[in-house]
Amino acid sequence: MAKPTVIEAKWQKKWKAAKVFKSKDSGRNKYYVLEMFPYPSGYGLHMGHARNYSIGDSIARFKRLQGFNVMYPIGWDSFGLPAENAAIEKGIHPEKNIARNIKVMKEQMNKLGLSYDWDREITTHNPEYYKWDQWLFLQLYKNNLAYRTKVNGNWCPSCNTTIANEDVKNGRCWRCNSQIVQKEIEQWLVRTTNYADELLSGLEKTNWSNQLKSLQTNWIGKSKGVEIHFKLEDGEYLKVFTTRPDTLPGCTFVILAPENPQAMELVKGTKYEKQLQEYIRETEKLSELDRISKEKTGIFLGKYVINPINNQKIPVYAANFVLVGYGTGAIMSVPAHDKRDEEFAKLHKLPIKQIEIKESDFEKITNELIKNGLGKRVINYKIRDWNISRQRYWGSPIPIIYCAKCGVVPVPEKDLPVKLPLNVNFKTKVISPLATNKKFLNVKCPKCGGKAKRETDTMTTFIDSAWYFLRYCDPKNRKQIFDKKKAAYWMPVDQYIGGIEHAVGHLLYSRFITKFLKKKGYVKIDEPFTKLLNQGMINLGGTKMSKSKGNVIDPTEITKKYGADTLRTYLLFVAQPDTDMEWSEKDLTGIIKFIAKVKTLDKLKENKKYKSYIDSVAQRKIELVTLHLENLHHNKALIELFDFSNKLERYPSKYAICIFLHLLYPFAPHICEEVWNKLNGKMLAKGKWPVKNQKLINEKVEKEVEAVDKVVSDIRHIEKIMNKSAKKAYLYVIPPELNNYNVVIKDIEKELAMEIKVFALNDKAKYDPENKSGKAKPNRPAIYLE
RNA sequence: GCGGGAGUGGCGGAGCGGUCAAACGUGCUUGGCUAAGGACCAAGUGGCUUAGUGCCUUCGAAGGUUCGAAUCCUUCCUCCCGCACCA
Repeated sequence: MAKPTVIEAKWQKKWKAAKVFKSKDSGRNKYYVLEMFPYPSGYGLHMGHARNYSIGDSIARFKRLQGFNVMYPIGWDSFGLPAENAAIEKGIHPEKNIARNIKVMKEQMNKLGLSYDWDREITTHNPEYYKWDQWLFLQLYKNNLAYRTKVNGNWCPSCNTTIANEDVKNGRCWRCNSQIVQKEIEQWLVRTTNYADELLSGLEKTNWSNQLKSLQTNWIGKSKGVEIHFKLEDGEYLKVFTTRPDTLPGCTFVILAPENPQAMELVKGTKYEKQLQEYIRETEKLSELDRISKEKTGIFLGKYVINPINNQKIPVYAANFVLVGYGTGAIMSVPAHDKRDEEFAKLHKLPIKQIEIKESDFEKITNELIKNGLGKRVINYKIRDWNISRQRYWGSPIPIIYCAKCGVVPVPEKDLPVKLPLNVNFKTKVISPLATNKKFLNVKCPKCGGKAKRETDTMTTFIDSAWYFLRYCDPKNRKQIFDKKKAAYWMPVDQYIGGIEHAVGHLLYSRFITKFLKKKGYVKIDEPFTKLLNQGMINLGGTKMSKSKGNVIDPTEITKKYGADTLRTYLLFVAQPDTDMEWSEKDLTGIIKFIAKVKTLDKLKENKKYKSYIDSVAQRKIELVTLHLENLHHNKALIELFDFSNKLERYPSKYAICIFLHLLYPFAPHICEEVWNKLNGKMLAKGKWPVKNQKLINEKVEKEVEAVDKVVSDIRHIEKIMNKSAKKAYLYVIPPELNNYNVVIKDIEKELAMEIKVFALNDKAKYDPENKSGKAKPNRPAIYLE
């Protein structure tokens, strides 16, 4: 008997030769299914990849059989820190390391039987690809959506670069978990904030989960409120943002962020100036994390403002818990109503004024402030512009040149790509590595021809992944980022699959870029991913399977031992794709047995008598498996297929076996092909997804057969309890079911070799009143044996 | 604090108003039989029982709606995840 690896390799070869996974850029019923492309930074695929791709491949195969023109591409997110770090660790150039990893991963993918269209493969560190990163950057720049400015960047001391706000989790770097420090530095930013409202409202058009939508909604952080102007003694105003203008009567002091420039202005030339300078120095020493955990400190600034609602004179403070970057960097404090304000008031012995708030106060006070010119309605967002500059080597160079005469000069589009030089000292930690290559660094100004220097920062890898799904539509285009027609045909991605960890990073950037490209007329859609599945994690021994924890199981090993079909089916059966799963050898056993059974299906002989029964069951399975697959409930589809397989074994029919193989094909394609091919020499990959045939549904026969099964099993049970074999059985059935039993009685008699008599339950004549078993359930008769 | 999600046998997990709680898979028990890719087949696996299919209990807890609730509503408890001095 051929080993699974042999059979699987055979079919992988045949599929390749038959070109069954190629997609055309035209035709009716397109379907675009995509998994988040991998970083080839590590060596080989891990189990999470295998799960992710098993989901995607099953959908691709399912949709192909349904007659869709399916695009199922794959590529490599090959730029970025992990690749660079891995290369440094191994002491080889990232390019070499990446090439080796890609080779390994590709082979593993093929062995899993993933039905990618390899003609569309993309690799982001290829100049043919990153040229268009740079082009995209220039378009953003031209449209004033990319700008350079001095920022207080999130500096990761271990990664040796700034990172985006989206990459900071709990004050730590999402990749290496180091504490982030603030560093003042000139950076290139992208104005994601310009699209805040669209990014928010666009969510409604998607089919995403509530969880994911809420993650992005929180991140964008829209809040409606009022900017209130508090009059200073010198006639100037202090502006604060609040979402609760209705609490204004309870406001007893105002606080500025210490770094707010207005604070310094207020104390200039007074005895408080030194104190503030001292205080700023102190707070700056603390990391963001410490600043949150430490108690609320603050100082009086020696000034007072007027509360516009009651003309009370109230003091102005600077305090560490007020953020300079949000709202106006200043707040009105209502200690009676806000926990933080209360804490601060108690610490600094400030008055707490109790107030009563009516529902109508919000509008009343807001309108009054506006009328008196002391306020305006304002909408604030938490989202910040996207910092795309990285002081690292392995990324797409930012196509900008700095000229002493002309200033910031964008590289002309005709000069793209700005190639990433291979010869640099990428291990330097002092300057951006690109600055170590003088040939790259020193350049003529495209405008005046004078001496100039290139930008030496590279772009974040999230730029590459913010539009790669568009490049798949036209991966080899050398003249444009992609052909508009092709993109119009394929986009949006119908089903996207990937981890939830990209909720506020990659998924947000992709939406932003898509919206920008729509405005510029390159795409017709404004949401790139219609449906999105966030696959769950794989745990082993209760914790996440991960290299760093040393509890990994290698998918390739499992594939070698039991076959790709077994692994794929297992991964899809154990849990619903969007929930976490626990790796268990025991459950794997069940799948091994199941696949072994499937392999022998061609040897089953048709049982003519039960053909109408099993063919009817097949119709129900078609309906259920299709439904579950559409809903991405792969586990439920497999449950139905297991049940189908059990029934098929008892009552085989060629037709039902055919249906079964088609339905199982998206999960275990190789074994299904093998059996199908033995039965009729055809290729399942070219087959058609079965459609329910109502005519073959025979409810009566189904009920009869199931009734026989139950009666036979019940009688056997009773015999066992009695420890004897009976000769006669009396069945008491409730009247509506009577007919079913009468029809099948001969079968039961034959099976059990005993005489069976059936009565309606109300047939008192034969009913033994001493007998306790007088009650029959609707689908199960009361039984009396002799 | 805000937001999202989940609580069902030894375990993973179905069921999401009635026909049916525990499908399907594991695990375990018993009896056959001898291996298709970590064998296969049959029966059992909440409790009680005078072991003739009868009775009782149970879907995190308590209430409620209903003729009828694991399923709908309310409150509470527990757990997981995300965001967070965002004013």
